[in-house]
Amino acid sequence: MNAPVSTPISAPALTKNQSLVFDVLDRSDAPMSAYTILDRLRDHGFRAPLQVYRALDKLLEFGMVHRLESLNAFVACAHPESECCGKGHGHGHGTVAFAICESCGHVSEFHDHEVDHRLSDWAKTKNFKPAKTTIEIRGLCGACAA
Amino acid sequence: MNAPVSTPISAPALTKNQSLVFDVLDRSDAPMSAYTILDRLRDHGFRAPLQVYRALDKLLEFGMVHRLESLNAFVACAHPESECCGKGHGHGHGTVAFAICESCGHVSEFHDHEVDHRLSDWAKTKNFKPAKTTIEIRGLCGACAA
DNA sequence: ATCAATTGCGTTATGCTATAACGTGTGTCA
DNA sequence: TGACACACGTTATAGCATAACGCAATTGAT
Repeated sequence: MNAPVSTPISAPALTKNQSLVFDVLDRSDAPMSAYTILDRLRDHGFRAPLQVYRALDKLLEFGMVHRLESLNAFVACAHPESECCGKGHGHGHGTVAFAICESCGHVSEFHDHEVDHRLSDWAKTKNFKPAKTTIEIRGLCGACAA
Repeated sequence: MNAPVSTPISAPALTKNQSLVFDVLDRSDAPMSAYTILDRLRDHGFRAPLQVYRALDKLLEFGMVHRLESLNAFVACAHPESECCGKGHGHGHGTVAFAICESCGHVSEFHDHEVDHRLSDWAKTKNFKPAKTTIEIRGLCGACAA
């Protein structure tokens, strides 16, 4: 009884743990650490960090969740659900960037082809093969800077 | 006897601990975690993580060291020593990007004005005030990909 | 000179983030 | 039906980072 169960909307059918973790992230308006997620899910039977990390690994693989490296935290992908970050198949077609407000915690996800292009140009000339690119801007959002 | 001592070449005179930490990083050809630095410096009297973290905080502030967020590790700034990343005064004039080889650990530091420009344009239109920007490309360097 | 403020330092303890290693149950399919 | 893959649960441990205390030295204003 541990196999993936079809879910109403999401792309690859998620297992119970995966849905629980995703829902918590999706409902949050700020990034969450694995341990915070764990605490939110104690009532649903979660007892250990690995339960969270294993679900997160899959969700990251599916492109449904992003990891914010500068925060050691996770957010649900902001793109509605179409052509996000290279869902099922492989490499994806673009790198996502994040603007993280250090005051309210809000995160904006965006994409810029030109930035992508410049970075992969650099890689080409250096013969570097990119696997994953991280772009994170920390600062103050419009509301908090005012 | 804990005050900064003039050092041969570096910019703001470093204290003993700061020089020790910087030298270890500068001699390394791969990023090092704070705890690895600590181990390298046991023979020089280092006993606790805080001794390393406090030195790193200052070196980061001076712009002599960078933190790699996706690795939880640190590298000496690659720019020779002139007009690096906004040394003493303040904001610096540019964001530095890193290409990190996941095979050999080598890190290339570079800078791209156009990328900078695109990102700060985005920030302007969103009224976001950037404080610090992280750009890290993980993959395989030319030598390792061959 | 001297006192207050600042900064660096050392130590102990603690907290947060992440993974290793083990075993169980279940669905797939040759 | 037996090998395999995968999700899961649990315990233990590894790795990264900071809080809170107190002392020593330097600076600089009075």
